[in-house]
Amino acid sequence: MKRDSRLSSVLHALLHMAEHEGPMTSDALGRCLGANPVVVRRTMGLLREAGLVSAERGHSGGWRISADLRIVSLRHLHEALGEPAIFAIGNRNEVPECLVEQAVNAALDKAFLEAEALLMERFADVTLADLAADFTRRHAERRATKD
Amino acid sequence: MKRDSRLSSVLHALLHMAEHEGPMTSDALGRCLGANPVVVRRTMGLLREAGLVSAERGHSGGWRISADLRIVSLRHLHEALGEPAIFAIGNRNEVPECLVEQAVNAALDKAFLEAEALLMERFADVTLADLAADFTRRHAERRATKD
DNA sequence: TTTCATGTAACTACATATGTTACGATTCGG
DNA sequence: CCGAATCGTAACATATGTAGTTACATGAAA
Ligand code: FES
Ligand code: FES
Repeated sequence: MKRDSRLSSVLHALLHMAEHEGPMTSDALGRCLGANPVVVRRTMGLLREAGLVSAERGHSGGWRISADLRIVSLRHLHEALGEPAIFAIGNRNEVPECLVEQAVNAALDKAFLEAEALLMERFADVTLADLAADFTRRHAERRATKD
Repeated sequence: MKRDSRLSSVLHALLHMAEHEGPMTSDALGRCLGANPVVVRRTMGLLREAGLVSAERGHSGGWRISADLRIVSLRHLHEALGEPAIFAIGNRNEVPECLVEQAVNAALDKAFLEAEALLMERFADVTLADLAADFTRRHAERRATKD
């Protein structure tokens, strides 16, 4: 099954934008991510609808972050992307007649809901500012290693 | 993304087998689950390789449970199925050069690993015997409601 | 007015799960 | 022993969802 990598993509894009002066074009972001510029527009468009970024058309246009990096969490981004399905595993039949299958579904659903709740908690805990700081730390580490 | 429903399927099948005298054929299980008998064989074959069920060919053959219901947990079944990918969301690039992407991946991986660990813990806690008991409870409840 | 950029629709390419067909191998009942 | 029942497995078909691509309209700046 092909995994949805949009959360990873927009995070990468947003952090590059945060480090960058002025707007970045879909083309530049696409080259950065190794993705198609139309796909970038498609995905960033969802963030725009959520008010997290803004786009300007025409000469020297592109994408800009329009939210506070300290506020925007992974959870906000996940929601902006439409809360895509998290799990690649699911029940065969969501509304079974059979009591056996109902018992199975109840057990699986319980476990998956708990895992999802934990994941959302962790997502809410991590902001773009946190990731930017982590990047800065890694950058300093690399320079220290090289010297 | 199309979700993998094999865990749900084998649980349903195993519980029906547990309630059933003698072996059950792939055909019978397929009718029960609403699945193709070849798919049943394909999936149950993985459980056979893990020693959880046995198959007999020929007249009055079929599938039998060959393990203790109190021992076999959801986790055992997940492992028997080859530990398929749990998440439908992933990193765009698993081995990135870019430090920004490394920081992003690290944060996402941490959250997903924690969620996966919790899920595996819950899976390990639920045995086939537990599910069979839950089925019995639901069965009694339905009869009580009908009376 | 030309060029650069987003916005969007429509189609293609690809991956993966499941379904289907076909046939061989094995076991049992008569 | 023969034939029906059943698993084992390969090969192919179908369905679904993500990402890529092409095409063109819209808008803004030089
Ligand atoms: S891809 Fe992150 S550096 Fe351009
Ligand atoms: S499908 Fe569970 S009762 Fe047959």
